[in-house]
Amino acid sequence: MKFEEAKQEFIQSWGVLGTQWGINRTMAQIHALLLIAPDALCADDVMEQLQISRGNANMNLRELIDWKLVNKVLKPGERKEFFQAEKDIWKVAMCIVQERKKKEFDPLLKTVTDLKEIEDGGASKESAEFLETMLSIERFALKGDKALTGLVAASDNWFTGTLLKLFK
Amino acid sequence: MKFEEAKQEFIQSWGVLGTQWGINRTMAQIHALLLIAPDALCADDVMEQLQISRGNANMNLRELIDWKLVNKVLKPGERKEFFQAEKDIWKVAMCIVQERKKKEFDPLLKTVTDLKEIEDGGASKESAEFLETMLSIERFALKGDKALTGLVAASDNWFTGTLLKLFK
DNA sequence: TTGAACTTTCAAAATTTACTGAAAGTTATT
DNA sequence: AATAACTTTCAGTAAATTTTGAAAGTTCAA
Repeated sequence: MKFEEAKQEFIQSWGVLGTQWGINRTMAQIHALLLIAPDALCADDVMEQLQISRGNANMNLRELIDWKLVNKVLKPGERKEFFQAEKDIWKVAMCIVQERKKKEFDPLLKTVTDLKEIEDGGASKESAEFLETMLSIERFALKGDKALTGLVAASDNWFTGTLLKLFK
Repeated sequence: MKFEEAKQEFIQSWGVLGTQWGINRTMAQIHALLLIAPDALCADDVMEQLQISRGNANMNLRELIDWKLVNKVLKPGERKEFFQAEKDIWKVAMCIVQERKKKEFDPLLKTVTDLKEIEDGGASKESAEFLETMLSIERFALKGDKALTGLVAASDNWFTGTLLKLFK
């Protein structure tokens, strides 16, 4: 297999993985492109390599920056912006975990907690089962919350070499 | 808040969570409906409560059964099928983890492993960086694979009360 | 073997989501 | 202040996904 083929296949696969997880295909493809780029790329590089419009490239690059998966790099003497991906896959995973927890998991936990406050507090068979479900989701979510928070904290500490702080 | 409102909001929220994770909104809503149902529901119940067509209900119920999140129940004396969700949230989570690992994570690992076999084995700066990326994704994925497999095995053993088997 | 009760399939329609490209906005340079 | 280099926005369009509903398929009882 030639390098170019492999590159295209990786970008393709990363894009498919993205869509399967509710992430815009193009955003995932740009991420793939930057992950394997030895040097930071500019918007035109991304547009050309993925054959996408300026607007599309710009929007998805911003989104990747929001997720902290990509950094803006300014080269001395150059007007335009360059983009560089976080290359450490473990850090990438932690970014994604944190982001999704914040955007999707936390709101769900809040909703479920609120939904326990129904007027008829389990008087009917239906509302009793409902409360039961809300409670078990809440219990599970709280454990998950702690586990993820702990995981992210442990990783951060591992990276900064300050694992000891955890035991203070 | 009235029970009916809370019920609708839960179904709604579970549906949104689904779409955010690349799962069909209706499939997630049916799942929500069954999670809070005290008794198994039939296709017509689902159609009526969610205001969806028979085809849609049928397809998404099959999909939920594929995922092992829902079981078909046959009531004596009744021709039609009833559907019942797995209620234990931990089991639900493990089902989803297993399913997604199998459908999305494993294929990616295979792809990435294959993509290391490029003709020019890192001769250019570009292909060297590419190989580096493939390797680090592979290393990460293998660890993730082990962690998830272990997690699922531990859960299964916890449920069947045979935790000891792990140490044989 | 007929028909009633129910399930499955799938082409076409509806809906949702993503993309384009041109215009407006910004920033730096002369 | 005018221009050049670049980025952002967003209305309109295109593409992908989801849904419908009617026809075909299945199963069982009489």
